[in-house]
Amino acid sequence: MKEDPLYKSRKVITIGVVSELTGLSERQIRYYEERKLIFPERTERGNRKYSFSDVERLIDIANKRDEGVRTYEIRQEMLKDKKREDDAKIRNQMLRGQLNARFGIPKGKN
Amino acid sequence: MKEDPLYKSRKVITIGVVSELTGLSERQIRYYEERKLIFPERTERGNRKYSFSDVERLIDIANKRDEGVRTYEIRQEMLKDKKREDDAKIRNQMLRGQLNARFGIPKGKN
DNA sequence: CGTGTAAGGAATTCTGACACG
DNA sequence: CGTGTAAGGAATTCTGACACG
Repeated sequence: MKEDPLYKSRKVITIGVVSELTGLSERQIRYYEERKLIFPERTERGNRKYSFSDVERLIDIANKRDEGVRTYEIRQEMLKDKKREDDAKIRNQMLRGQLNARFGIPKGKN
Repeated sequence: MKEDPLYKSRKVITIGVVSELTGLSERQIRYYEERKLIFPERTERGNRKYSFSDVERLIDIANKRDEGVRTYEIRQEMLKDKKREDDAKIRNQMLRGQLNARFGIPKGKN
């Protein structure tokens, strides 16, 4: 529930800088967004803003592409990973629920 | 000696976003640079790039200014703090040198 | 499919200066 | 001193499209 620093996930980097950081062309970066591999925010009038996480993800994508992996496949992998995380989260919540119901675990912050 | 992530100190944020983040006008942000309170890097053709640290420093400056502190005074405080840090660093190095000379402390990463 | 490019426009950023107080 | 603003230019970013393979 923290949300103050999170330097890594704040979307503040413009596409030009992301291009410098990743070595990808702006065209490629926009295309990967079109293929739903990356989700930048926008400034008021529409300029894309990325986070450091996005930059790392893009570098990852670039490596996969170099190995010949298609954007569609990269997206599939992403979704698979996402599902794993979500499932783990749910299992965790169920466990908490069980423990809480039986032993009354106090409101610990994790 | 680490230098990989350092999300907080990487200079990647353009002045427009910094303005949004801090609530300061671009004019003010540039002026504080002129007064040597802040030191952005530049892109190849000259656009300013700031770090999250810079953003925090600017918010600090804005608070001081609200209290009526002059830019010159803010700079003095900064230099004083800097000196303290540098002195501490030197004392630390001397201590290491002493210990190392007498007891041969191995190459610890700290 | 993945990426380059030219196109045209709108917003960004830069510097140096004048203004006011 | 600290900040606003108009000025003019150069670089940025955006979208939709055509191209190639």
